[in-house]
Amino acid sequence: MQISSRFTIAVHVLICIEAFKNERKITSEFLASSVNVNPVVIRRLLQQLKKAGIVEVKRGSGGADIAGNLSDITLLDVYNAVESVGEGQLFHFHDNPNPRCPVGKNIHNIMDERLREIQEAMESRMRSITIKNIMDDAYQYINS
Amino acid sequence: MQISSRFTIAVHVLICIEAFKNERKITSEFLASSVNVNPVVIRRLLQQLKKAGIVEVKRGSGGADIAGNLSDITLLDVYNAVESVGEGQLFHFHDNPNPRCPVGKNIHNIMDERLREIQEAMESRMRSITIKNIMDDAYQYINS
DNA sequence: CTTTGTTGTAATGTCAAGTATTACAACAAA
DNA sequence: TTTGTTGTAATACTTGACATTACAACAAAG
Repeated sequence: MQISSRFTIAVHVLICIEAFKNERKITSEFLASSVNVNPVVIRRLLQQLKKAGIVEVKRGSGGADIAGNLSDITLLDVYNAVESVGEGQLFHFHDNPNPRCPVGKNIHNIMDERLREIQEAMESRMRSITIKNIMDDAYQYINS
Repeated sequence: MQISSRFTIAVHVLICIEAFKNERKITSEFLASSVNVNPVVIRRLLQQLKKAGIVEVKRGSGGADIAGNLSDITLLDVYNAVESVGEGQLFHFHDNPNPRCPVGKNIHNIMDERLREIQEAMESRMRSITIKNIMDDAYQYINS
């Protein structure tokens, strides 16, 4: 199973907001045309990013902007903002393992800590990459 | 989105096979009762693990066993055996970004390497944990 | 060589999540 | 008041996970 495209779309959106903020008003329609999804998908995504304090969205007059400093927003922040399922747990367990089996009874005791380590390794790496880093990469391709 | 429970079920199954191999024949029905899923789910899972060379399954007479050495089987091996979707890519992209937008056109150039790093961090951690490690943990709980 | 228990797998169904789309009220600025 | 936009509900479609039934293929024991 893969992590949903909401995450990559969110990063795409942030890049667009930053890259074109001086050229035009950043509407959900404009963002939708770059990503190639329905504008409503973008609006819902922007709401999630807004709740997380990552963007500001102007109702009525329209327009989205990034809130705060690019180097303060990590990929983990974006990930957590849009991938909110499962109470933050990357790994999914089967329900109701057999309590009368020594293994079934203890499966969480046995595995939880290991899985947490794996998730932490991934999140740690995501925490180390900021939108500033991504923009530095992006400009190399945009300006050519 | 979470990683499917096939992975945690697979580890559960391997623990059971190893823990009870001297006490009883390990049938799909027995494993299913410990995990609390339908035996057919276990049989399909065992086929995936078999294709990956992780277990041996006897047709007819019945019974599953772990193939090879416990310390040679990593969690990444198990993960790759049962989570085969998306051509091994953890992150999912939206299709057909707008080629006439400088960001849309380059979104893969911009992001692919970063995402690969994140996935590598996670896989590297999974590679460092073997079924032997898991069994050492397991016995502490099973024998008490 | 028939019985018994098991695996391998197809067929089918259910459910949840992702994603697309339409519609429209709420809103801000011209 | 007009215009363009956001916020959000409602609805539908599709896909994948997971469950379940059924049965052929098979191996070993009697």
